[in-house]
This record gives sequence, C-alpha cells and structure tokens, in this order.
Amino acid sequence: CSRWEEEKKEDGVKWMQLEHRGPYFVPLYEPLPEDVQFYYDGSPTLELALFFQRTGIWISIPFSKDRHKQQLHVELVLPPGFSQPLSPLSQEMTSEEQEIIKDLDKCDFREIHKYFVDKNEARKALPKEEKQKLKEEADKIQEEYGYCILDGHREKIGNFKTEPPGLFRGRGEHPKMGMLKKRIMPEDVIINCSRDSKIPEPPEGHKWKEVRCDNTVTWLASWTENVQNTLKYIMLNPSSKLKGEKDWQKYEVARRLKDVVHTIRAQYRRDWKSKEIKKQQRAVALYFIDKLALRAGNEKEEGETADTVGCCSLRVEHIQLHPQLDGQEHVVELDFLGKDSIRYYNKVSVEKPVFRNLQLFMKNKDPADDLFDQLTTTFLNKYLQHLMDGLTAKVFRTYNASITLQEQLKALTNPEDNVAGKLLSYNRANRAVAILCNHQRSVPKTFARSMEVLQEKIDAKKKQVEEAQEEVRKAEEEFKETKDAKAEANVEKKKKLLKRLEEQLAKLNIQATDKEENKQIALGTSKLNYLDPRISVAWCKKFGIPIEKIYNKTQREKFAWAIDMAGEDFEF
DNA sequence: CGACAGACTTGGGTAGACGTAT
DNA sequence: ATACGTCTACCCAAGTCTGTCG
Repeated sequence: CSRWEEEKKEDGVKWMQLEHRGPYFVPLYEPLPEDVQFYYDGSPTLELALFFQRTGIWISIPFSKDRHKQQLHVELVLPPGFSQPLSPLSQEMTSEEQEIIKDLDKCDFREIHKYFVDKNEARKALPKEEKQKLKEEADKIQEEYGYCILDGHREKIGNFKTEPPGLFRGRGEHPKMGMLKKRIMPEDVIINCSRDSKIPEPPEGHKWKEVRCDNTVTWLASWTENVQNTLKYIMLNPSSKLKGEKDWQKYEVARRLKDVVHTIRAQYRRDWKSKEIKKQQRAVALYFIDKLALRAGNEKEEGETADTVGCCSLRVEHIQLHPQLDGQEHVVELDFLGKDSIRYYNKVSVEKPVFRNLQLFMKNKDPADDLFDQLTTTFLNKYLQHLMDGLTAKVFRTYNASITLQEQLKALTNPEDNVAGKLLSYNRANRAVAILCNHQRSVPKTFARSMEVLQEKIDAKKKQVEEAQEEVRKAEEEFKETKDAKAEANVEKKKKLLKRLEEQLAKLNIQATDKEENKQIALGTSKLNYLDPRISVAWCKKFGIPIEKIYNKTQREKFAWAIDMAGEDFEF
C-alpha cells in the first residue's frame, strides 16, 4: 500500500516537487496548395481563402456529424447551426473581408473539403512501415511531453497537448456556437512547476506568459480560452497518485454520509412542514437531490451558455403536478435539459407534503420563474456542510450511486451462475446506477445491425443444439441395443458436445439481453466517477471473477488504489 | 452578501486502434 | 489477410464548489 500512504503534507499543499516539459504545441496548419480554391458566391477568392486559412476554419469540416452525407453530396458540410448568421466569425475578419463575406451559404468549401478527405484517405492507405514510423513519432512526443516528475514519481499527464484552433461548437443550443477558438501560443501559457526543477523551455523564439511555483494547486500549465473566457489546465492522468488519493477521499466522504443520511432524511421530512418557505424549498430540493440524484444546479450566466438546469435552477415550466396518474398518487412529472443538454424525463410519485410544497412554490408564478426562488446552491451547500463535514450536494450522487451498486450486486448475483451470468448481473447493477444518474447515450449507429448479427448467431446456435440433442438420442438408442463400451463412450461424447453448445447458446442469449438493455444507457460515466471501485473489487474477489472482466487496463490503472486495498469483505 | 475567478470533477461523442471472425 | 465490429483513448465542453474581493 505504500504508494498510497506517504507522508502527510501541510494543509493545502499538493506537492513538493514538480518537473515537466510544458505543453506540446499542436503544429500549425499547413498552407493549402494553390490549386485548392475557396469560392465566394461562385468566384474563386484567393485572398479571402487567406482569411479562412488564417482562422483555420476548414478544420471544422470533419466536425460534421453526418459523414455519410459528406460523401453523397459535396456541399458545404458545416454542421447544422453553423449556417446563418456568420456573425460570430465576422468579428474575426478585417473590415474588407467583412464587406465581402456576408453569407456563409455563399461560401464554397468543396475543394478544400475534398483536399482534406483525400489527404485523410492517403494517410490511411500508407504502407505499414510508414504508419509504423508515424506511430513512433507520436510515441516519442508522448514519452517526452506526456510525463512529469511529481515528488519523485514519474506520473502520466492527462492532456499534454494544447487544443488546436477551430470553431467552437458547444452542446445543445449554444449561443456561442460558431465562434473561433484561437490558437494557443506559448505567450498565453502559464507554467507551474517547482522552483528547483528544470524549468521547461518555451518553443524557439517564444516566451511563456509566466512561470510560477504554486504547490497548492495540481495543474502543470494553464491558459485562458477565448470563447468562454475560462481557464484551461494541463493536469495529471487519473492513474496518478495525486488523483487517486483525491478519488479515494471522495468515496470516503460518501461513505461517511452513509452514517448520517438517515438523520438528514428525517430532518428534511420535518422541514417540509417548516413555517419558513426557504427551509421548505431547501428540504424539497434536497429530497430531489437525494431521491432522484439530481445535480445541484448552479445559476448560469444567461446568453453565455445553453439553457440547462439542475435542481436549484429548476423552473416552473420544468415540472408538472398530477394528483393522480396511472394509478399513482402525487405524481411529479419532470422534464428538463440537464448537463450537456441531456434530457431528464421522469414521473415520480412523491410524498404528500412534497406535493403540497411544490403546489405552493408554483403558485402565482410564470412558467419561466424559478421553482426554488429562495434557494441557491451556496445556501444549500452551507447547510449540508454543517450537517456533515465535507458534505455537498454532489456527494449524494456519489453516495446513492455507490450504495445502489452494492445493494444491486447483493440482490442480483447468483453464486450458482457461471462467470458470464455473474457479469450480466454486474452490468445490470451498473445499469441501475446509470439510470439513476440519467447517463444516456444516443443509440449507436450500428446497433440494429449488430443486434441482427447476434440474433443470427443465436438462431444458428439453436439449430446446432437441436442437432446435438438428436445426436445424443441416437447414440443412446444405439447403446441400448448394443450395450457395448464403444457406444457408451459415444453417448458421453455426444452429451459433452451438447452441453458445450448449450452453454454457448446461453452465453449468446446473455449477450443479447445485455446489449438490448444497454441500448441507450452509458455505463462509463458512473463506473468511472460514481461507483466506489472497492465495491467492484470486493465483488470480484468474493465471486472469483478476474478483475480484467470489469475493468480494462486504463480503469485498472485509475483504480489501482482500490485494487490494492479492498478485500472481499469490503463494505461501502 | 453577490459577483467573479479559479480549480477541479464529470460528461458524451468520436476517430482510429485493436481484436476477432471469415 | 482482410474486413468488420467493438473498445479505448482522446477530445474538450460543462458542470460543481471554494475562495476572494468590493
């Protein structure tokens, strides 16, 4: 365990030694060959091509979601939303350019697009040795820039490359969609490292914005991104000791919540009946956060980001109250866009006082008004902090996710099952959590097809099983007649074959079930961020499942601390 | 307090690496 | 050997939450 238990540092101090090479700067875009033209309103416009070249706009072309369409019609292939208006980009043009380029629909990128498609094809078609060479070059960069030394350990860095310039897309209906994200230069970058370390060299002819030595933070380099005017950081990979310890801490906080959650629940039930509306709102919001695993819901600057909400920022228009619905009482219908503009839709039967409170909170309000108008996340978190040290709204998500996994594993795992059956149970437990946390994905494009293929396999296997059954029957008959040892051995052989085929069929059926149930559910996020890995490690040990069956290499690296630590009797 | 900056976690999408079946 | 589907690494946006400042 020694890697996870080293000497304590002073409060807030994250490291004593930090040495690295600085960010790797993505290469400049190569100028387009002269015969690759940009047309505006039908005319080749060489000098205007320079604008797009300068801004790097054509790198947005692979941005299009619909690759298929790109190949069918060679049209402007900017994604939807990148059509009119051109205004976010106009800011980047000189006044002469603005005079001419007024309509994105009149911009013709076809030649440019083709150039890039061809280039990409050419790269793919490269001979093996050439590809190998390219890979070696990439590995060299990774080796050189991808690691740092932190307190004597060589640690992997998460994102060591600067982000290339391009068009900002954002998710959902983003008001800043189409704005130009500028190239990051060394002059934009702040380097953070220890004083006595080898200070990274800026690229030739350039200077860093600043070199600082702040060991109360964990980032190695930072810069301000121009679209949202926010900071971006280069930080360590999740496999690092620093991140691992932080992760462990997070789950320890969630485990402490387990001890007091009953008190907290009792408290918010009492507060539903409080005289103070602010307390009532706090209590109802906390109920949602606890029961539905909603996010806290900070206020956001209007017009700067997509219109999404969490618990505290819910508006009246996001919920509907049904005194009766589908045979249930006091049903709240929630329908809103959450983080990443993922829709949250749920109908839940709530306790009567909650229903009454919600009616009260909605009274005399417009649809666009805040449901919890007296509430902020800061206020809620202050309250939680005094209930338990380190408690914030998001701890409920971690806690409920992890406890659900543990309970579901207990309920679903059948010790009699084979490994495949147990893994199905594991995935189902994981799935229960993903559903709770509303982790969705779009149905994979190949879903229907790959389901068909699987079904064909199942049908074929069924046929084989039937044939094998027939074979067994025949063999038994023969044995009955002849009673000779050879026939007996044949019966055994045929039975063995049948059994193997039946097992294969069962495995395929399990696979199909798992796949179907997983159609629109993303398991990754909960596995990576919400489920205490020690629960999974303990489960694996208890049922003799190899850890590789549930965690891939990266995940095993991230959860090394838990794999080291948890025995089969670990309880969350 | 309330706005804002800063630091860190959480999130879905996707290109291409990888492994497997043919 | 190749085609094909799956998985992973990477991308970078979008949250949460704390601390500071006026």
